[in-house]
Amino acid sequence: MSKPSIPQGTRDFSPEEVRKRQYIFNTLRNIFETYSYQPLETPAMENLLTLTGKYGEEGDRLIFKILNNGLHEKKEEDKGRLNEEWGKVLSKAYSSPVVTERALRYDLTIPFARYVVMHQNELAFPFRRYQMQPVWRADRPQKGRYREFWQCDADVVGSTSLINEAELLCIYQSAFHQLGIPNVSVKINSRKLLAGIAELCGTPELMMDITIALDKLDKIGWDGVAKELQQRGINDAGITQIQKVTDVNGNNEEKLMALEAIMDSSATGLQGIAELRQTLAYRSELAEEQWEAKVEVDISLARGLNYYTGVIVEVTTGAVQMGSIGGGGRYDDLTGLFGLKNLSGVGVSFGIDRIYDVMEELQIFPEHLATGASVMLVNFGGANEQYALHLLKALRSEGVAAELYPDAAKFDKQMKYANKRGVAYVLLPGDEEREKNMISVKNFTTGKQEMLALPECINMLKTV
RNA sequence: GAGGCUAUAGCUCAGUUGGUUAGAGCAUCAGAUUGUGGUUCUGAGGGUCGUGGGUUCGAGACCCAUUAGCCUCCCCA
Repeated sequence: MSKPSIPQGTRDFSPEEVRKRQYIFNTLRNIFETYSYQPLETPAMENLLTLTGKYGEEGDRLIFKILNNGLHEKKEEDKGRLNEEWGKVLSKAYSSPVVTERALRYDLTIPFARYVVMHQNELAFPFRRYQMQPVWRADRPQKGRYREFWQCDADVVGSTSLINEAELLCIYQSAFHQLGIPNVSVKINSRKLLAGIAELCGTPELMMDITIALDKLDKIGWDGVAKELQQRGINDAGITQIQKVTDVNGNNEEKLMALEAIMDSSATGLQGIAELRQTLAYRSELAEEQWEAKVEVDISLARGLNYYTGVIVEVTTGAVQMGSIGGGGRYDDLTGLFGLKNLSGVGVSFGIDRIYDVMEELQIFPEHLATGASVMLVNFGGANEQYALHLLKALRSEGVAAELYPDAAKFDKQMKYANKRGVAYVLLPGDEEREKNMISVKNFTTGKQEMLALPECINMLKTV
């Protein structure tokens, strides 16, 4: 028999880990609800055609495809076709509906767009939804990168107002404030600004190449970026222009003013700057004083997903070596891919697995998550077991989480179980207690024990 | 798709230039202790040394292949 294992890039979550994860989910859910977003869930699998072509070439490669069922039952006349397509699938990155009609969800945004198009007549626009579900990517796992991970998204579709962008920035700030993650930076940029840069270089068609190179600025430095720009076909004059842009510094308004001067000749670029300025103005109306997360304009922020068209954001923390822990942006024509035109959307995503890893590394989960306040009743058997069951029922009906050791095992075995289980109180319903109609309560943290009347005991446990 | 590191008990890992019967800690089980857990003490069980081949009188160790995991680049949450 082989050792049991789980697929690469997936994880089991122990009770303690689940509690910590739920703490993050609950925090985010409360914020989403406070900002009046509505919950939505979509299937784990989508039709492959819904997903392909939405995430760029690299994205297509990373979609987890599901092998069609019933392939071996095909009619004779279909088998030739199947063999042909199967051969293609095996020989290169290729997918065919004949072999794979379905795929696992790659993110939450495209399924959301698909949902909006399918239910456009029932929805009240602007439609605000949040969604917390796992997604799958056939990527090579490494630190902070999993093949199955959860995203928590908030999107609003059907409104071009920059108030939406501002609210989403507030959601980020509020969330990382509540979770207590230090040194958080919400970087903000605009695809329109990037398009403006490409215009300045005289090569608007190379916008993607320019942004991909720019995105590496903090990793490989300006010299590296310049080299990459050259390789991607930007001329020297263009590279000089781009350097002027990356040299811009100061606070957000100073950066925007400097960029405005450089972008003077690009209407698109100027529009991007105006949008950023308005977004930041709305944000400062809505933001609370105590939120520490910085919101900063960063011209080198690119983001790979190719459906973004306006403001783009990405969240990082300097406290831990980790990729981005959130990202999002404006997509003007997302639903257009599914036939519904003129519907603009904007959204953000939280990478909760990375947030978990960051919080775990910094040890900033609240302590009460680990220590449950549960109660265990020792089982002394016979009439005492009856007595214990009666008390167990009374505790639960009062909302006290309690369990009875199910077997009349040796006393020290039951105590050892209670200790390992981490219960807060052990109740001892034995002969003496039963005869007096009382109960001995042992506080497992302090070791102190006292005998109480039943109502007194229940009241005491209700308040802990 | 490209590169690096690792694989020995349930877990974390020792194991000397290749040498007798492969060890430790933790965990598990039993006992000291049948109404008092955590600490302590005693004992027990548990291994095809990832898999296949090769070198050798002899391989956990050396060589080749293979599989899996971790990490880096690419890209991303």
